[in-house]
Amino acid sequence: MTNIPDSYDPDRIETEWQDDWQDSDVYEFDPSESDTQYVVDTPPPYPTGNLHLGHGLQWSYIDFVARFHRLQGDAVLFPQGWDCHGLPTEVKVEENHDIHRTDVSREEFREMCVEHTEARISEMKQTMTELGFSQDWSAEFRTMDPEYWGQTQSSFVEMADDDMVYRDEHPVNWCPRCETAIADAEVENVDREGTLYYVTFEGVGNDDIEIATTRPELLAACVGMAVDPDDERFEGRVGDTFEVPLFGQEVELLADDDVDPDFGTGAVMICTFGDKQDVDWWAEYDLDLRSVFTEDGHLTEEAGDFAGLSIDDAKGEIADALDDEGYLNDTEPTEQSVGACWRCDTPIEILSKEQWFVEVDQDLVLEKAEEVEWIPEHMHDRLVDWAEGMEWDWVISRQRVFATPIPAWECTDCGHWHIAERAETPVDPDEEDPAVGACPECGSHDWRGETDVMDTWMDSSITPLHISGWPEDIDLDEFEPVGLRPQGHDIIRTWAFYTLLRTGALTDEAPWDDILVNGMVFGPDGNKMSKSRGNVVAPDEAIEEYSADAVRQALALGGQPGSDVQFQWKEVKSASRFLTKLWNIVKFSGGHFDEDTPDISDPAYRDADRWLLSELTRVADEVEAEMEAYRFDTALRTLREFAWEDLADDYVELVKGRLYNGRPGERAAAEKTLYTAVTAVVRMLSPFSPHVTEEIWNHLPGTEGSVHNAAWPEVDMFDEDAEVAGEYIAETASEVRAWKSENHIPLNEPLDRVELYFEPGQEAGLDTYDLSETVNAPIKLVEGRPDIELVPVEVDADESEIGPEFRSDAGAVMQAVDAADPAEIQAQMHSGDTVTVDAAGETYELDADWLTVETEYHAQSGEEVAVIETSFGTVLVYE
RNA sequence: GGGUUCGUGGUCUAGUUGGUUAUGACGCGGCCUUUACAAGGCCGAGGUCGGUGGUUCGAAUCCGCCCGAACCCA
Repeated sequence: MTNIPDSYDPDRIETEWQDDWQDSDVYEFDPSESDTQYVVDTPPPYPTGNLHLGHGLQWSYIDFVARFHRLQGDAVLFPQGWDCHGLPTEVKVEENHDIHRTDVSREEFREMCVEHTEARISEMKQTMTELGFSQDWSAEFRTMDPEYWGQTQSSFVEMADDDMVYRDEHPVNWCPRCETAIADAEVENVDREGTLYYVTFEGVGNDDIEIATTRPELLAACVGMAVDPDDERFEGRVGDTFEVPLFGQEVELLADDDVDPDFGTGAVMICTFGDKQDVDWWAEYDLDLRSVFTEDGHLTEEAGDFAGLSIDDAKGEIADALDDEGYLNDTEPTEQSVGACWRCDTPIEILSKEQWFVEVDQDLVLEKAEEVEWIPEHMHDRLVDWAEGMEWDWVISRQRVFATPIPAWECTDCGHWHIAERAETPVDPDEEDPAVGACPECGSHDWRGETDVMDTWMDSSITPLHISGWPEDIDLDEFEPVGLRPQGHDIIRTWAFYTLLRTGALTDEAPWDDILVNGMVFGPDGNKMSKSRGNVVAPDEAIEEYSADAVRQALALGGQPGSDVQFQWKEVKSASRFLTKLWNIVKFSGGHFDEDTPDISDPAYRDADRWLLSELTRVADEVEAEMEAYRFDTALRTLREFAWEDLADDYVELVKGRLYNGRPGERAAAEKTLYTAVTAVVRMLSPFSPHVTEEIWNHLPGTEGSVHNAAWPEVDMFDEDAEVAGEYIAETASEVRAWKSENHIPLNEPLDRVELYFEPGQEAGLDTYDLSETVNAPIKLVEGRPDIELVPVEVDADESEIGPEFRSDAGAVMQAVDAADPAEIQAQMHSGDTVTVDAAGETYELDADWLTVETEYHAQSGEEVAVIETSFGTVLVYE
């Protein structure tokens, strides 16, 4: 007997075990415990304080994998990091303290950010705990800690040593609100309604020209204009000179294939810079540089009378001025796509600035991406598309505060830039002078520390190195790919791309063996969760309503990894029901276990036992393969079906008689079988529902320690004959049960007898003991056909045999079989191995095995017998 | 505009080397207390597998086109 509580109480179980795990080392990574290691490159989330269901899905996948690998005997490292740096925190801190970041010292501001971040991290950790995730918290890391950002600096130094990091002036994407450079990956294109202005440029010694532009505020930056070389409207005009209205500079007309002749008038102005196309033309035709925007989004002195206006205001004022002066011919609304800062949605500008860059080696990234197994495979294409489309190097400097300082100093005497030595890191060059002392170029000691900081992706793109123990435990050339990177598909172009780039550049290895890309979680209405839609479901809400164990199952079943998952309450509910069922299975089984059950050896198994154990063997193999292929949905579905249908509905019902009334040997066989099945199911389910399985495990005899440190079940009892026999027994029991139910006969009502009729040679000495107990009737096995009138009504032909055999005649043969007299076919089948049919004058000979005759019972008067057709034959039930 | 993924009963979903009656869950209707479980059991209704054309003896499955959705990119 076990002392399992009567009812399943997830609230109690989940909190108790969460507390227990916190105080124990069940999830601690100990490489000495196993020859094989499995390391997860957990993505460090941004500490917003809100762990939503999208995280819930991604971390559930990780947790399934981590727990599965522990069961497989691997030493598993499931670390948890936090990607702390970045603008959103700076903005929040400014809001909360009602300050601007320049109101306090950089050091003070950083401290405010750290304090804020720590609070947000503990909020998210709380939800992670409630969802039952199995991180090894001793391996936690935070990118804002000096130990971590020191590593970011080290990686920067390494790459600078290899000339993969450089400082240069180059046009960069600039967010005027955040007042910082941003990378291509941080620019999003948003569609919006704009205005197209038709403006005349007066010719200088030649005719005027009309151009169309959406950005009159850039007129002051106009350094050229361009038309399509094949555009007949401008034939002979290339080389003409025009005066820019209002601003007076003279520009020349160029011809370039990239001009779209269908846009506007076919003539466009080239400005420094309206977009990337302008940058290309500017470089290609060696045009002037006229910078008309300031870093905070206003017009410079170059804009003359309009200097100081915001970009938005300038657009209107300049358009009005053009109109007043007679240059503006027309305006019309137009759809346009505008690059915007992905953090604040402000339209970006392109400014030419001195920045730090990381060289983008497309070939290297593509090569490393090729070495990684992408799940699902097509996500690889996204990375390839992005990598192949990269035009600019990665600008990594940001004009912000809360981030990893760029470890470099400029000599104020000679302008030499000195980069820190690895040994100096972590270092804040704003606070300290370089270890080198005198400037190697001019001997000066007058350094200016770099105040620019790094893109946060510089921090998060070295997580595989960090968790592998670089730089303390391993050198870069000792790095080997870690097992898994879980990743949302929305950040393939950033996180995955940068990590491939950096790990490839630093170690010449791919960062991971596998990358598992997860989809998004939508609200119950099928739309993206959003506050404005009111369809947000928070993890704790779902846990409170049902349980974490149920929520995790619902997420697993939402779809195969990679596809988006619609959160559905009904899935959580059905998972919760399954867990109750599991609880009851264990409660029933446990009533038949004692401390000796695990040690029962070589019991007298009957067909039903051998059948269940064979099914279990198959299920364990299948689930293992599915888990290895990251098919959590299939794995869980397989387990649920086995537990509910095979184990509970069929097996338990079959052996109740033996368990309650059987002789000791027969009882022991059922007990041992139940024990084997229950302990196996609990272990295989533990990755999905860790709390309830842990609770059950600890109530079962013969178990030691946590289920999460147990081993994957090793059952090797595959038995083909038993599978067949078991199917016969289980199907008959279930059919008789259904028949009783339909006829309002109590299930335990005794019957006169039940007869099973088999095709000749199929009976195979079926073991009827359990079946007899279950249906409460003597069982008779008969070879042959029942002595009642069974009328052949239809003949089914196996299309997969007929098709390949008769090819183009197959259709005619199938029709002939359908049209033939079933009784006649049956007669042929009984008299020989072949059947002959006629179709359209042709005679065809079919193998009798290809045909199945469907029969129906036709009632004869006076017989008190029910007939049940089964997959193997006919069952007669005598009341 | 380009690319990727997808479209299966009311809802969500399984099903890719083409093969007999298309899977399951939730919901819905009906029946039943059988010593683990009414948070259970049994039965039932409900699908022209987005549309269309093709390949094939045979298509949810392969191919073309169209419609619709989501995501990524320009």
